[in-house]
Amino acid sequence: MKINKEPTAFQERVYAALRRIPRGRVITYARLARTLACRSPRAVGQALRCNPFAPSVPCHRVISSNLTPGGYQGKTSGAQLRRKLALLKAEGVLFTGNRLADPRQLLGK
DNA sequence: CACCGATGTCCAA
DNA sequence: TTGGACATCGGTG
Repeated sequence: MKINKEPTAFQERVYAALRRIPRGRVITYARLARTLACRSPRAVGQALRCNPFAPSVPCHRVISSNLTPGGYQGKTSGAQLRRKLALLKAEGVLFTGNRLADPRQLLGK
């Protein structure tokens, strides 16, 4: 695992979609997967997991459809996840406990 | 070819 | 409402 040599076509697609996300806005794995014409949010998460361009790629702007932060750097919780919340917070996206404070900031609406 | 992985959705208790 | 299992797509071994 952990191959950050050259991103595949699919990963490029995921990174491109993330780049089109404006600051102060977030998207869910399912929504992003849908944008990629995919039905598996896991495939999208896997691409972000490798994220050879982190943090150049705003992978921290991707959250779970259930309004949960999801994960960061391959971890669903811990200091890494905390950093993700801090990045979103710096963009104006606040999290209440373990849930998104304002789901209205979600893209795809 | 087989198993794992930042999820999602459905069913059962 | 909470917990568990299955489904789906791609990547890596």
